[in-house]
Amino acid sequence: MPRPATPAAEDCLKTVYAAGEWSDEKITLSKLAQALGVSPSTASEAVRKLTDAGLLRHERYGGVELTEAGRLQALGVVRRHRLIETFLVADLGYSWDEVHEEAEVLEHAVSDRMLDRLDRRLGHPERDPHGDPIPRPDGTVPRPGAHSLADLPEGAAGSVARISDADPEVLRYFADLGIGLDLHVRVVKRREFAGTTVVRLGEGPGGREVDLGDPAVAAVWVLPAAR
Amino acid sequence: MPRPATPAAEDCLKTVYAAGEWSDEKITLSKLAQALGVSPSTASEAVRKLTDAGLLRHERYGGVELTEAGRLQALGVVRRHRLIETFLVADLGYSWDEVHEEAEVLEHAVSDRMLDRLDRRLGHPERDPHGDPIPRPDGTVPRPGAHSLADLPEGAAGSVARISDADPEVLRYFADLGIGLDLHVRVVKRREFAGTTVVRLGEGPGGREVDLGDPAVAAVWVLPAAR
DNA sequence: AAACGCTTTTCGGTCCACCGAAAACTCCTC
DNA sequence: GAGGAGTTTTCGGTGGACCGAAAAGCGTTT
Ligand SMILES: [Fe+2]
Ligand SMILES: [Fe+2]
Ligand SMILES: [Fe+2]
Ligand SMILES: [Fe+2]
Repeated sequence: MPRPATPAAEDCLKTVYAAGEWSDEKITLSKLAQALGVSPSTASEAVRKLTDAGLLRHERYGGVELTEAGRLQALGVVRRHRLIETFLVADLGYSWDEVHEEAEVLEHAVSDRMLDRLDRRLGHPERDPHGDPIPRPDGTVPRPGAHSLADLPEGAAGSVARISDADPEVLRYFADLGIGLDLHVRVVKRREFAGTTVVRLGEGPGGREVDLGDPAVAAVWVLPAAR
Repeated sequence: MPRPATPAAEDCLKTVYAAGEWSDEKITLSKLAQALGVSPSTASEAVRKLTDAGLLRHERYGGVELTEAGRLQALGVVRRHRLIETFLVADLGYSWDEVHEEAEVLEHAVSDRMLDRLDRRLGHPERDPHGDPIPRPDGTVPRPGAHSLADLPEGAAGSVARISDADPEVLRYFADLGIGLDLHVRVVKRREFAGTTVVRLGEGPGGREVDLGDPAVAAVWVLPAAR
């Protein structure tokens, strides 16, 4: 995975990648700008440059996509980000709501050598503290077939495979509730009108039921139980 | 220790600090520029800005010095640099010639929180892998009374307290020779004319003698043996 | 005191990341 | 098919970090 020039470019590629990771639509300029925290004009300029560099594909007034070269570079950034998050939790005692911000900065600063050392020391992990898959150096990505809890029908059950790290507050909330990776969950009842879902946590008699709001439900991804 | 704005500014302050660390003369613009790897005009501009910000003292055509505020910020950068170097060697298995470059980048990226965790995990070390003192969070600096081997008279002995990390090649050379921190050394014979010094390594019968060139001798700092 | 070499400063200019305002465009509605 | 809302692009402008050329200043030598 070659290194692009600048942190801003890396963030741009990473964001485009992230947009296509769990669904696959091209991201719009305005969403890109918003995700990057810059004005639309700035995002437009950045996209133009990366398109010229052959890392993005983009037709005027259309959505933005990674080229194959761009995808490789994005994977590099994502790999760095997620390995760093894993390291911070596993070795430095960070909690999972603290790591994202730190990784956001460090992903632009660690060398290949350091990344190798981290990877080895962590035992070549396949997912980060939030369950996001860590791209391998060869550009492949471990892909658990997870679905958002929001898309599961009533009665469906599985184990938590991923929790979106977008909002640290949500992560702290889940930690309080005892919701973490690999926890067994079941959709008990949907209350569409109220915007909440009753979810059973844990298997057997030790389980509890909680009432989760839509945003929380959408943040949880589940690997359906084999049946 | 407050954080200055930009990596370039941090590097500038750090370099001015480094210049005054083992001797105490104000650094000149040209040396500063050279150390930073930028043109004199760039260095001049940077110094002007930091002077305006109250971090440097500088009279036109004169040397450059840290103000008290500047010293605090410089100490912050140096603390980060050296703690990171220590971590890389102690925890990630780097050799001492590999760490400087990496730390050069990471020092601008780690947060206070991460620095705290590293510090705690390393047991609040007082010196880095090259023997350089690690400034404490309160702005004090552990100060071993070391002298350059180049300044010691024939017959003088002591333990290696510091080895300049300026040149990785020199570090690898020393590693090959078995020269490391706390090794007992004695100045056996100076050959000024030849630019070399005979140094005895180790105490007692297990000791060996080596012939070191002036640059190598100048890179070694010794804590004179109590006598 | 004039001249020389070196250092420092100033000056104009580049590139990058950013912004807001205004123009261009798309798409949906009436 | 004309408007209008929202999105995208273009345009002019800022500030930071850099550079090389040229001017200014300093210290020393003649
Ligand atoms: Fe993250
Ligand atoms: Fe994550
Ligand atoms: Fe260093
Ligand atoms: Fe060091």
